[in-house]
This record gives sequence, C-alpha cells and structure tokens, in this order.
Amino acid sequence: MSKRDDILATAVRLFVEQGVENTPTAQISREAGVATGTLFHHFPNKDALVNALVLSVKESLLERIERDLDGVSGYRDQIRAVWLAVVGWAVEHPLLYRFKTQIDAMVQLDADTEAQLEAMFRDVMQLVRAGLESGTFKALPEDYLFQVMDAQLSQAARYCIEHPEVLDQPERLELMFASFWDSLAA
Amino acid sequence: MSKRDDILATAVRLFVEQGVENTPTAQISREAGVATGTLFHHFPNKDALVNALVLSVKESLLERIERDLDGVSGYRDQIRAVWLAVVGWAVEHPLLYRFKTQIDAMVQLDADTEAQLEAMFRDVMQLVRAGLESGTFKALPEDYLFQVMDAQLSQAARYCIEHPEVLDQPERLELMFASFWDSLAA
Amino acid sequence: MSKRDDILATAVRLFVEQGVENTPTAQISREAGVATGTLFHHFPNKDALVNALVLSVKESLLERIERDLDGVSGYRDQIRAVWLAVVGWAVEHPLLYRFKTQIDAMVQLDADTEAQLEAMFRDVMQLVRAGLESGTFKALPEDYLFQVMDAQLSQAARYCIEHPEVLDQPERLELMFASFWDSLAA
Amino acid sequence: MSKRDDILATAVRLFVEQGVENTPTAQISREAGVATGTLFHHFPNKDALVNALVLSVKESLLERIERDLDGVSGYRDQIRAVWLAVVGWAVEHPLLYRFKTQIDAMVQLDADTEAQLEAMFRDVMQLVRAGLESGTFKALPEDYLFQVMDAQLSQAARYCIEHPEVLDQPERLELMFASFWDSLAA
DNA sequence: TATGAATGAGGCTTCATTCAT
DNA sequence: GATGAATGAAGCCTCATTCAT
Repeated sequence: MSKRDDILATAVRLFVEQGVENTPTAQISREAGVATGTLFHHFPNKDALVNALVLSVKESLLERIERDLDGVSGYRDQIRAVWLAVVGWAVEHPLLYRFKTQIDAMVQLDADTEAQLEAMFRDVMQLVRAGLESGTFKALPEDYLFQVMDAQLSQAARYCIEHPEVLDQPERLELMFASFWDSLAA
Repeated sequence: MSKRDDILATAVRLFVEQGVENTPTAQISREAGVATGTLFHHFPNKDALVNALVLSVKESLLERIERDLDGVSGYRDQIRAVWLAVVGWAVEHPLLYRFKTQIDAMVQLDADTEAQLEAMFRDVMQLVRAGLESGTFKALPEDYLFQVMDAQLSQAARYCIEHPEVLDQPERLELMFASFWDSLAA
Repeated sequence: MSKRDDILATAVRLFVEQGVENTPTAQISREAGVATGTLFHHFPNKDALVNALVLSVKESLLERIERDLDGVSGYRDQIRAVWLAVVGWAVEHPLLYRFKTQIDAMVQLDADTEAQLEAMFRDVMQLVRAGLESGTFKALPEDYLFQVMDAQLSQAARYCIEHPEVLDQPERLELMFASFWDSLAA
Repeated sequence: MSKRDDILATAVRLFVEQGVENTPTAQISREAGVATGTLFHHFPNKDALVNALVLSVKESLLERIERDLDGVSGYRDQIRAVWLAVVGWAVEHPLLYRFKTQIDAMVQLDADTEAQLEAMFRDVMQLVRAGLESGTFKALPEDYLFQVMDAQLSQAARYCIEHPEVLDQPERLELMFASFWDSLAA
C-alpha cells in the first residue's frame, strides 16, 4: 500500500470518527505514519483530499452495484439488485458508507468532482428514469424520486451496519426492501 | 428583539450558510450587531449556543405539529397531519429546517439537550408506536421505522422548500404523502 | 504607547534588520511584548502591517518637509529646504529612513496605499514641476527627474546617517547639495 | 542550452517577477522543465544559485563596459562610454538589469562572491578614482561619489528600459548624461 | 448588561533540502 | 547526471474565550 493510500485510508477513518472539520491534517499524517509534508505532496490541500476520497468511495460503491446488477433481468429485480448491492457494500465497508453519508449531507464538493460523479452514475440514474417513464413508479418529480430513494437506501444501509445479522434473514430483508419499493411503486 | 435573539437569529442563518464549524463566533457577533463579549455573556460557549438553538428550533416545530394535530381523528389522518405540519413548517421556516437537518446529520449535542428533546417528542413517538402495535405499519424494527419516517419527511420538506408552489397543488401533495405512507403501511 | 504602536515600532526595526520577508510575524509579536493574536487583531495580515507602516513613515517625513519648507522663499532655497529636511529627518530617524528605502526598492503596496501616498505628496511634487515649467531644471522627462531626485536624496541621506558629523560641516553639506542641484539645474 | 543554464535563465526571470524570497526552488525547477533534485545537483543550495546568478550577471555587464571602453580616450568620453555601456546593456538585458537592482538593494551575498565582484570591477573603480584625484570631480567622499554614480546610472537605465526609443534620440540621451556628469563634475 | 482589546494554542500550508533509484 | 517522493521545521493566520472597563 502506497503512502498515498495510507493517507486516504487514515483520512476516511478519522473523518468518520471526528468529522472532516474536526480532523487536523496533522493527525491524518501522524496516524498514517507519514510526514506532514507528504500529505500535501499528494494532495494540494485538505479539500482536494476530501474530493479524492469521495471519488474513490463512490467508485467503490459503483463497482459493486454494476457487479451485482450484471445479468439480472426484470425491472423490480434490477432495482432490488441495486438496493441489495448498496446495503451489502455498506455492511462490508461501514467506514466508507458513513463517510459517504456525511459528505452527501454537508460538504460542498468541487464542481469538477461533481461533474465526474454525475458521469459515473449516469447509467444507474437512467435505470431509475426507466421506471418513471414506464409508469412503474409513482408520478413524482424526478429529482424528488432520486432523493427519496437515496434517503431510504441510507437508512436501510445504516440499520444493516448496526444489525448485520439481518443480512442472513431473508424475510426481514424482504420487508425492508418492500418499504423501499412501496414508497416508489405506483 | 433582544440582543440575545439577534444573536440566535444571526447564528442560524450563518450556520446554515457556512456550517457550524465554519462560522466564527466573531462573525455571529459582528453580523448581529453586538460585541464579541456579548455573545459569551448570553451563552457560556459556542456549544451552548448551538444547543440552545436546537432546542428553540425543535420547539417551534413541535408547536406546529401539536397545533395541526389538534382535533384530528382517524389514524391515517393523524399521521397525515403530522406530515403536513412538518412540511408546512419547513416551508415557512426554511432556515430553521435546514439547520435541523444539519444538526441531525452531524452535530453531537449535550446529553442534557438530548434528554429534553426526547421528552418533548414523547407523544409524537407514541403516536407512531401505536401504528406498529395495531399492525397498521409494516412489522419493521421500531428504530428503523423512525429513521425511515424521518428521512422521508426530510426529503419532502426539502423538496417543498425548493418548490413551494406544490403546497397549493393538493393532488401532488397527496402523491408525496402516499409515497411516505406506502413505505410504512403494511 | 499603545500595543499597536509597540507592534509598529518593533516591526520597522526588524524589517530593517532582517528584511520584510525574513521577519516572522511571531518574532514581531514576541519582541513587541504582545501575543501573536494581538498583531492580527490590529492588522488583518502581514501585508496590511507593512502598508500601515509605510503610510506612517511617509507621513512623518512629509511633516518634516512641510515644517522646514514653511516661510522659505526663493526657488533654489525651497528645493534646498526640502533636501535638508529629508537628510535631517533621515539622520533623526535612521530606522524609518532605511525602511522607506527598502520599500521603495522592493515591496508592492496596495493600490489604496499608493493612492493615499500620491495624495499626500501632491504639493511637494507640484514644487518640482514648477522648476521644470520655469526652465530652471533641465528639460528632462518629468518622471525621470523625480526618480533622479529621489535616488540622489537617498544617497545623501544614507551617507549622512553613516557620517552624522557632516550635518555640522556646512561646506561639505553645501557640496553635497551642489551635486544634487547640478544634476537637475539647466 | 544545458539544464544548468535553463535553471539560471528561469531563476532570473522568476526572481525579477516575484522577488527572490517569494520564488520557491520548486517553481524554478518546474518552469525550467527539470526535476527538483536537478537544481540541487547543480547548486548546493538556493543561496548558491543566487550568488552564481549575480556573478554571471555582473560579468555580462562588465564585458559590455570593457568592450565599449576599448579605444576611447579623453576622461569625459571614457566616463560617457561607461554610462552608455550600462544603459545599453540594461536595455538589451532588462531582466538582468532588474535582477541586479534587486540584489544591490537587498540581498546579502557570500563574502566570497563579494570579493570576486570587487576584483572584477577594480579597473572601473580606478577610473572613477582618477577623476577625484585629478580634481575633475567634486571633492566629495569617495564612497559617496560611487553611490551617487550608481544610483544615477540605475535611474537612467531604468528609464531607458521603459522608453527604449530614447536610445535613438542623441540629444535626449546627451541631456540625461549631462545630468549624470553635472552631479559629479567640479 | 455590554464592550472589544487581548490572548495563545492550534490549524493549514510552504518549501529548502535529501536520498534511494 | 537526473529524478521526484518524502521530510519536518517553520510561517501565517484563526478563533473561542477572558477580563478590565
């Protein structure tokens, strides 16, 4: 693992434990086992570190979604695959998940980062739009629908992180997904 | 408006615009038109200011909920009244709403404040529990249900703040509430 | 003497001894006997301190010039009075003089400071222009003339600081002024 | 052009644009198209780079003076040749000229460099001393005379850099030299 | 109640320099 | 000769808080 990766890994952990604003770059360097200057050799400033982290986290999530979506057919099953992918990913990477939540709620990202994220998730968003256009989903405004999905997913993920045993109880999982699906389905 | 209130009003605004950590007490004092010392005369420290703010914001929300709930009968209509109260309150006090969201996502409050909040919202939570016990709601874990409701409500409120015209379109509003209700109802 | 003045006085000294860039604000605070924060309470940043210093130094010089010019008549005598005022001021305030030289040579000032300086010295510059218009001075470009005068004056001042006894030797002083005058006179 | 020369050329430019203290060695390396280590491969440290630069600049000036002085007889014409050489050199190498000015005003050089410079300019200084001894110049202290000459020359050079057309207007050039000569001549 | 100058620990960042490749 | 990741001391500045008035 390169020093750059050490820094990124330490940063997520501390950001989640203490919040971005309450985590000094000096602490990140120290706990990553590198010199203060090394952090700034790899990232021009603290903000850039946060942005790089966001990209790497969302990329990890996206990979999981695409993997789990591969070969699934039937619209409800596809949405279910995405839902399970997010929840599964969150349970496997609780730190990354919590960081993603923090960021979505608070931090203002660079325009550049925002653009890259939009490009990355274009296909997934297209999947959701299909549900709207086919009338499978309620006739809600598109952006509202996205927000509701995101918020619902976040809660499911959070709950499963705290109660990982749920993942082995298909009927409870199905109930949670039902709550998700019902909030969207027409 | 007393100086204390000037400080509180300026603080919410700045906290929302810049985040709590990025808002110096000096800026609050300056924009509130008081001296730096005055802020610390009314609040022992910055954290106390934040906690006082949270209490006053949630109190304002609770008053609205209780007012709108008064005299409503029928379980679904009661839940609907709460939903409409929160959304209506958010549209009338967008700043307060945004502040509430920030706080819920990030800030660690005093144990004392947490206890007061719990006491304040006891009745509302009892209303939700009733839905679980009567089997009206899905058989989801209680805390999960609370989180889902909260997240759903937040999204509805956020959307209505950005598109206030929705409040005058009963059918769209009904559709949004349907999304909320369906996610909970058995 | 206020803390603000302590800071200014310490700053000129250190800037002259070490150069502006090589003088940490922390050293200024320490040697002025104030806390680091105090410096930044009075000046928004190091640059603002430098600019404030320049204004106060040039103001001191201007007062001396105006005092010594008061009541003098005859063009050559007036120019001589200015020359003597600058040299006398430099000998009395060697630190301020050296600081002025450094600044003139190197530092980029705020547009605002530049404007104030121009306004302050308008009358003195008008005196020089008179010499040009009356044909008393060589028909050199105006800005060139100003620069030559300034450079000549600087050298005279510097020499007199290092050899203050010259101020009591009228004939040597006259010879130095002659060198100045001859470089300008037609 | 060797990498060493690339570094030197980039360094003068940046030193002039930003000042020596405000120019990071990393920026020099980058804009010179070499690695950070390469700079320190050719110069033991930043100071050594500055000293090397000073020597090369002054050497370039001296060559020009000696070339233009060659074969000129008559004391005033010799002084005039030096004056013209400096001005001409400055116009041809404005960057080098500005760097020389900065250095003369501010930077502390190595004792070794100072000694070399003194040796290089011994002959030129001897030329000036001759004017003092013969009574051609005013009976001013020797060091004062040198400083005045230097300052005058600097202003002439600076003016001609900004108004290069002057070099083709013999009468204006003569007037400027007259100002120089008059300040020295008895 | 109200003021605002003063404090100083601590945050972010810079940069000359080293060294293994 | 050339590279560039790594270093860490040191610089500038912020800001919650105090206290004498």
